[in-house]
Amino acid sequence: MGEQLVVGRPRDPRLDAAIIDATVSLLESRGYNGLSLAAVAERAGTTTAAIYRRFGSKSELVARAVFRTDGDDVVAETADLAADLETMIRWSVEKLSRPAALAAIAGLLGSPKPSRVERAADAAGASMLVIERFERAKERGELRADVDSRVLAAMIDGPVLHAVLGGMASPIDDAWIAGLVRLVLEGAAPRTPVTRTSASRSSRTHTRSTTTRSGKVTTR
Amino acid sequence: MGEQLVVGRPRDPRLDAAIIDATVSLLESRGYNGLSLAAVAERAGTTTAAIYRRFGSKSELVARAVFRTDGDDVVAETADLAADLETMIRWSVEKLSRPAALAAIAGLLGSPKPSRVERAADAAGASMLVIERFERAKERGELRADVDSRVLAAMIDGPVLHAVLGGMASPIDDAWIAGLVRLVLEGAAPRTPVTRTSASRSSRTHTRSTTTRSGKVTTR
DNA sequence: GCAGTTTCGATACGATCCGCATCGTATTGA
DNA sequence: TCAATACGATGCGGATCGTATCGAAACTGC
Repeated sequence: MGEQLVVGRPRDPRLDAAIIDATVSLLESRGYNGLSLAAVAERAGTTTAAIYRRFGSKSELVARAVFRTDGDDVVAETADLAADLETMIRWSVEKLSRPAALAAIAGLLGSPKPSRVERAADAAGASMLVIERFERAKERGELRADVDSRVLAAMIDGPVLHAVLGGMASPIDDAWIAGLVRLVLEGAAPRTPVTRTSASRSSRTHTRSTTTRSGKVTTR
Repeated sequence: MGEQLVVGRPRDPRLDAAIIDATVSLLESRGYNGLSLAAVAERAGTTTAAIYRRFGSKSELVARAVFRTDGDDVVAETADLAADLETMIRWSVEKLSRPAALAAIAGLLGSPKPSRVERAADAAGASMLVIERFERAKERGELRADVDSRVLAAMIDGPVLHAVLGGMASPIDDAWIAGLVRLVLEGAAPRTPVTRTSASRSSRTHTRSTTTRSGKVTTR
């Protein structure tokens, strides 16, 4: 892709870094809509012309500044599938929790460029990497073979996205991540043949079966 | 709240509706950033002044126009937990799949109003309703009691959000929804506890680039 | 050294948009 | 009648995006 020409004055690498840094910084403090390229240029010690030589538009600048996955994606692959998933989730959370990432997602969603949005979501959640890991786990029999890896990956990235966008109502800590992984791997239904404790059978099975068809609820 | 005064000329209700309709329509076709109040006014057959008499800002207009479904939230509650979840998911997908909803979420995320963001996310995913349903299911023993309902709800809303934001790369149909519910309830691990055949194979870690531990990435 | 090409800083410009302020007119309740 | 408000029309200040221009600087290939 973007192969640079070798003639002419080369671009100042320090400007590249300064523009990126200024973008991220201002994105955190002012949000996407409040981010002006003039401010970015001023903080980076240059002008908007230099920015437009590098990025075609504001949304592209923001996308590249925030979701620069320059190979720091990680596929954890040890013998412990759960631990690997936790590692990848923790990495995604770290990446998405940055305020700049939130602002970027918001801005990219607002611009009529669905392709960019998809790239951002993929980069943010690293769906492909998770899918890869799942496929290998299935090969080894650590996962049921009949589950859709894409649905599975959505179950990893989705909750993270949901929790991050939800304004951290419930904090994402190691316990949250462990619970998520455990749910994904084990499911939420009771273990049928399980021993566990004396809760084996029917302490109260159908005491309160309301069975109403569907309820209307007025929120707020 | 906003009680109208009873003196003076009343506002034209048809303008209210026209402004809302024009906002939703333009939001779908142009996105949040591309939405101009002048265009809304023109399509509604009025001017921006009439809009600003009703809504304090663009974001408020968008929020009220899109999330005006006050009370059509549904809690499906039959004897079939899986079917209920599928119903609620289908409803959330329907709600979120409207381009206007995406654009609105984007705009609200872009403005520095965290309260609005939370409200939007709640309205979109209907987390509270799902949590309620889960709590009742736990009471009846249909779910393990030791799972966190909030994590569980995030596993429902999250993938939906992820799939919708991902630009419909994988279409959300009934099969997708059924697979999601099945995974949540049953988990992904094989039913029979594990052969653990060649577990110790390959405890390496795939990474690209540098150490990734608290990763500062020094690329480029 | 020289030509060609590109980036640099600086500045300016057109188009657009938000939000607000008029102005004269129309419509209500008191 | 009178006060208060909404209405359409119009305009404006401030800010923004994206582009264009200009002379100077920096680099490559010859």
